[in-house]
Amino acid sequence: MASVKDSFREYLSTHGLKVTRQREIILEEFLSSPSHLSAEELYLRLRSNHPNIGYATVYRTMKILAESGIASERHFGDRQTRYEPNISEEHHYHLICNSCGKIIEFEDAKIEALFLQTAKDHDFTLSHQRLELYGVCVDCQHK
Amino acid sequence: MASVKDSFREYLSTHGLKVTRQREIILEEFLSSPSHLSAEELYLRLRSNHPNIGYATVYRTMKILAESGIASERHFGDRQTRYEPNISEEHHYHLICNSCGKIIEFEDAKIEALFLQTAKDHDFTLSHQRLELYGVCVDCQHK
DNA sequence: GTAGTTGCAAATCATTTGCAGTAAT
DNA sequence: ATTACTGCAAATGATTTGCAACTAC
Repeated sequence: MASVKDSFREYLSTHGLKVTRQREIILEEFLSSPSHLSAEELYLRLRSNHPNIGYATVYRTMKILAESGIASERHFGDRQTRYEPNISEEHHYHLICNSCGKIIEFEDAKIEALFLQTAKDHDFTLSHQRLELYGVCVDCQHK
Repeated sequence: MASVKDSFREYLSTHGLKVTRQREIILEEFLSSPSHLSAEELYLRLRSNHPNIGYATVYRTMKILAESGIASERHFGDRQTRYEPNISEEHHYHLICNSCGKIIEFEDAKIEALFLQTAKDHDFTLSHQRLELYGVCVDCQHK
């Protein structure tokens, strides 16, 4: 039962990279934060408890997390790259407001069943899926 | 039977924007180019025949095309925003093989109905959607 | 000890914006 | 006439990089 932290350490070791305090702290903060944070947002969160961790280190670490498969890079409306932990990626979908950029996560068993059926119809074994529904949220409809 | 050009003109008119030579040229080039071009690539393509069209105009026009629903912004590995024409009639989805990269396009009325229902449940007006199912195709399963 | 890492500041690159002149309504 | 648009150059903002000091191995 390897934890995410363990697999990160292993990824680092097997790739000739070093397990540093900063990398462990950043991973921990990433895992305990809401999903879809940008590197900047993560940096700001870290700053209160770890004012010594630099901007660039957060960027560099997030890149490693994406390469290692622990996180996925995502792009929504805005210009920033956002990160999402991969464990949760399998069964949740996104509803995104074109206007204010709000992101709502949802799950739906019926949708998922149809995806499985579709994959079967095409003789695919399904590994993961990405669904984004774009539109305008209630709040923005009234502006 | 409104053409894409017509609907662009209409979008411009109904939004207090002007139908200019540059906008028409950019749309035409966009439609007759391979998909997934970035604004810069489009600008470079235009430069040979229209050296007078500026960089910023291409960016501004692509933004309007995205807002009008004629194009979608996409992000792949690199840092650039790429544009894809929206085939508005049918919503097509993608089944992608993790191993050989094969892409199968499909449509599914039941899936689409569920998307509409989901949007309604969250008080969203749906504009467009993106679905990618990843897995391994039959051919690759036997390797 | 050696090789990778950090934090800072400066650099880069895509994209946006201010502005004065120009074109569409 | 009025208001939006264009092209240029300069500005912005996210991300990357060079470098000297540092830390994991």
